[in-house]
Amino acid sequence: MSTAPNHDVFQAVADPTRRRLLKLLAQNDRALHELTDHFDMSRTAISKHLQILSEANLVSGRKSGRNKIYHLHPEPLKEVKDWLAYYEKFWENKINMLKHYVEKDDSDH
Amino acid sequence: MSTAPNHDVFQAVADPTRRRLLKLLAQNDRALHELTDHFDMSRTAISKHLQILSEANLVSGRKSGRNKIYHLHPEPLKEVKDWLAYYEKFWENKINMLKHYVEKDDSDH
DNA sequence: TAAACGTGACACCAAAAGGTTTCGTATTTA
DNA sequence: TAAATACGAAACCTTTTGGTGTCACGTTTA
Repeated sequence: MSTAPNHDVFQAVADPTRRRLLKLLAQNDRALHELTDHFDMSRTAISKHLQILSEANLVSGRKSGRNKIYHLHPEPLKEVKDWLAYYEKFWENKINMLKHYVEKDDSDH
Repeated sequence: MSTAPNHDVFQAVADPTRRRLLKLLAQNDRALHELTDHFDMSRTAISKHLQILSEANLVSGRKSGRNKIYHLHPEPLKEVKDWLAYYEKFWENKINMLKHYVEKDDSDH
């Protein structure tokens, strides 16, 4: 069974609150209540967001006493990066074409 | 006013149907009904997805006779790439550490 | 000109998303 | 031991999302 990935990484990352959570966890592991302090939102709401991130395997949580400490696992983001790579060439071509055009334009004046 | 970006690029890209649309448009411009042929979904649904992509400035549509031809604009994806760059170092570190570990493990046997 | 085609604009709908509050329970702390 | 803390789970609510079908209208085509 494992952690049924009900949510994929694209959807997990689509929400701004969840992106802020990832950024906080990139700095260091934090307990749920610490994370909650950074938002104008209930603990339950933050917990649900972490649940979604967890289903995308972007975070994990371990219990420590009465706290639950969350930890970042950025690896699944590689899927997004790989997906982007396909489109990168398109906008790079456009940038190159623009650069070429500007250079030509400069030399014409 | 311009095209009020009601949807950001992260959300636009979160839906698998919309990602498929982007991929089709990466190959060449296509009319709405051509795009629709690739999906098991109504034309109206596809049109709405294109609307969302359009609000994220990822596609544009021009009218040609009775057709509406859609075109890809991949530039906004750069925002996603920039966002990813921040996390890239994390998983690269992990990959390097793993590689190092494996190499050590190999030499130990 | 009549019929077929491609689209936009609506109205509508079910399910999912993103929140809330409440309550129970384990763990610390005073 | 009593109170405070941190959390999970459940019930609930509103808005958004992702889809449908229908109708009217301009554009082609026969």
